[in-house]
Amino acid sequence: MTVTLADVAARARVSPATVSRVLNGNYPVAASTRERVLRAVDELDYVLNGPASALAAATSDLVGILVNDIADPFFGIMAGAAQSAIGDTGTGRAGGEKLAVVCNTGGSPERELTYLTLLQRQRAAAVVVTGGALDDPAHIAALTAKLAKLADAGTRVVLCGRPPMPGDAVTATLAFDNRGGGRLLTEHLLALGHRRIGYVAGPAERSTTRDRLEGHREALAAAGASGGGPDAPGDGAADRLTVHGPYTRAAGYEATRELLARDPSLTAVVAANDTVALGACAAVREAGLRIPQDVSVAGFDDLPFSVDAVPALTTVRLPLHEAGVRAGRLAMGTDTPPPGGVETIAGELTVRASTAPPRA
Amino acid sequence: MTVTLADVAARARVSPATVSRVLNGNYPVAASTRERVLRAVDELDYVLNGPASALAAATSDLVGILVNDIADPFFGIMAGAAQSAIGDTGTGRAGGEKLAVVCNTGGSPERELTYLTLLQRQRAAAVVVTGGALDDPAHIAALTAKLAKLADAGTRVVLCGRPPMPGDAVTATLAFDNRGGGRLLTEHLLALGHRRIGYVAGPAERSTTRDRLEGHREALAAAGASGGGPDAPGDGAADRLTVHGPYTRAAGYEATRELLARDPSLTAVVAANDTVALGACAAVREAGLRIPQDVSVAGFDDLPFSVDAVPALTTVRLPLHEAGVRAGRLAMGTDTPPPGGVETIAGELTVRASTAPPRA
DNA sequence: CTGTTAGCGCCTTCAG
DNA sequence: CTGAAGGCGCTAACAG
Repeated sequence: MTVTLADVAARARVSPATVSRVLNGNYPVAASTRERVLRAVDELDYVLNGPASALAAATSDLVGILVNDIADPFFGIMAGAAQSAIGDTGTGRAGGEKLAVVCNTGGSPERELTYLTLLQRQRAAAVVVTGGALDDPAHIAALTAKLAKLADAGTRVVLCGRPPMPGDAVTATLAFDNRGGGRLLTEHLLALGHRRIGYVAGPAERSTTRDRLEGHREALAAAGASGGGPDAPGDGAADRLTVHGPYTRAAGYEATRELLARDPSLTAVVAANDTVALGACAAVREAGLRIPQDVSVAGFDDLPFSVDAVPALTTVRLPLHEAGVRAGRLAMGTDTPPPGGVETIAGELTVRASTAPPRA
Repeated sequence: MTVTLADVAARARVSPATVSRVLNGNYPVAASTRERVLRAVDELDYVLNGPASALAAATSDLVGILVNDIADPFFGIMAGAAQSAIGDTGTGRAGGEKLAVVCNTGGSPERELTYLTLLQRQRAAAVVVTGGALDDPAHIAALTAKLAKLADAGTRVVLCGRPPMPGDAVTATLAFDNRGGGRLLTEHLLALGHRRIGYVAGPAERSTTRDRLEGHREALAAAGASGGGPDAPGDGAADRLTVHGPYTRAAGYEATRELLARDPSLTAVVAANDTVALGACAAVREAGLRIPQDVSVAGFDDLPFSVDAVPALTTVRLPLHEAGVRAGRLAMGTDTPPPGGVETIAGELTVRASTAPPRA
C-alpha cells in the first residue's frame, strides 16, 4: 500500500542507495540521476519513513522544546521563536527539515522527566528546555542524570531562560539575569521615593522566583545601608511585605489584597511577572486606590499585553523572541555556544505609566 | 553503548520476545516473569528505541497538534488541554505513553502542509488540527489530500475549532459556532440601542473571520428588516464600517482609529477577537472617548485576560479547554466521535462592563 | 559517481 | 505461557 524507497528506486531505475543519497543530499550524485529520482519521488508521492530512517541512521529529525505552560505567552513566544529558527533550517526538499515540537510540562517535574524520556526514546536530535527550574535537589539530580543520558545518546541539550546546571551534558545555557532585573526595578521605585514596597512573588521553589526576589531584596538592602533612617526598609519588613503564589493573575490579585491588608500604607507593589501584575492592578483598583497616584505597580517580562494595560505597565523587558531564536540555532548547531557554555541575558528596565513618585 | 531489548532479555534470562510482550502489555505473561523483566529494565535503565519499535510495528506513539500561533493563548489553551488529555492516557509504565507535541504553523499554509508531511513521515498515531481554516480552495484541496493520505496510513485526524472538511479522512470535527456567536454579540449591542456599530474583522481569507462577520451582518440585517426607519443599518453602511486586519492588538488599534475617522458618531466597536478588542480599547481611549459611556467595545473568545481588561470585556466565551480535552480524547480513540463526525460547539454571550447603552 | 551487502532494534507470526 | 526466526524500510560502509 505505502510506497517505499525501493519503489522509487525501481521507477527511477537506480539502486535504493542512490535514492537515499539524493534524498539526504549528503553525497555526490549526477545531476541527471538526481532529477530522475526526484521525478519518481513526485510521481509516486513518496514520503520517507521516518522511523526506518532514524533506526538505520541512529538519529532522528525530532527536536523537542519543553515549556512549563503553553498557554502562557512567556513560553509561547520563546517556543515559537525557537521552532521557527529550527524549521527555517530546512533545505526545502524532503531532506533537511527538522520536526520541532513543543511539549507542555505544566510545571510538573514528573512530566518534565517523562517528556525527556519520550524524547530520548525517539532519539531526538536536540532538546531545548525553557523556563525556570525547580529548586528541589532531588529533581535537579534526576534531571541532570536524564540530560546526561540524552547527551550521551548524541542529543544536543540547550537550556533557555533557565539557570546553568551542573555537569557537562548541556551544550549551551541561555540564562536570564532575573536577579539583576529585579534589582533594577526596585531601584527604580526607590529612586522615585517609595519606601513601603510590597512584593508579590512566584512559587517559592522556582529559581526564577528566588532570583527576582533576591534582586529586589538586594536593592532594598543597599538602600537601607546607604539611606539609613528609621523609615528605611529592613529585612524583617521585607519578609512581611512578601507574599508567594503561582504565576497567575488570580494569585496576584489575592496576594495584593493580602499585602494591602497587612500594610495599608503601601505605596508600591512589585509583581513577579506581568501576569501577576495584572491581578495586582485589579486588587489595587478594587481597594479604591488609583494607579500610579496612590500605588505604583510593576511587573516583569514585558509580555505583549503589558503595554496595553491601563495604565501601561512598568516592567523589565526580557528579549524572549531573540532568546528563543538563539536557543533554536544552538540546538541546530548553526550557532556556536558561548565560551563557558553559559550566556547571561540582561533584562531592560522599561518605565511606563504604572509607576510614579508616591504621594507626599 | 546503549542498552537494547536484547540486553534486558539476557539479564532477565528470557527471550527478547518476552521482554517485548511485557513492555507492550498486550499479551499474557506470567507475573513472575514480568517482574523479572521489569527489574532488569530498571537495573539497566533501559529506554525503548522508538524508531525501531515504530518501524517494526508500523505505528508510532507520536501525536501532533497543529496550531496557528503558539504565542496566542487561544491556541495555547486548546493545545495544552489536548496534550494533557493525551498524556494522561499513559498507563504509567514505559508502554502506553503517547508523545503529544505541538507544531506551530504561524498561520502559514505551506508550513501547515510541511508539518503534516513531517508527521506523516513519523507515522504519527494521530493529528489534531486546530484553529480557523484558510478559505483558499487550492489550499483546502491540498490539505484534504494530505489528510486523506494520513488517514490512509492509519493516522487518526481530528479537527478542533475548525469547520468541517470534505472527504471522509477526518475522524471527528469540533467546530465552533462562530457565526452564532457573532450574531449573539451584535444582537446584544442592538438590544442596548446601538445603531452605528463598527466591526474590526480578522484576516479576510480565514473561515473564522468570515463566520463571525456573517453572524454580525445577520444580526444587523434582521434588525434592519424588523426595525425599519432611516437610521437602521444597511449592508452598504456595514461594509463601510468593517475593517480587516490580522488577529493582533496592533491591528485592532489601527483599524479602530480608521473606523473612528470614517464615522465619528460610532457608538460601538465589535472586534473579531479579544486580542483585537484590546487594541480597539486603546484606540478608543486615545481618541478621548470613554468605554463604555461613549463607545462600547466587545471581543470574542473570552481569553483569560479579558476579565481583567479595564473595563472588563464583553465577549463570547468559547470553551477552549473543554474542546481541547475532547479533541485529545478523540485523537486517542477514547471518546467516540459524534454522529456524522461533526460536533458544533456554541459560544456563550458573556456580558461585562465594556458594553452599555449608547448616550442619548 | 553508482550498486551491493549487511545490519539498525524491535515486533510478530509460528511452533512448542 | 515462552522461544525462534524473519522482516519492517532505510542507511552506511565497501567495492566497482
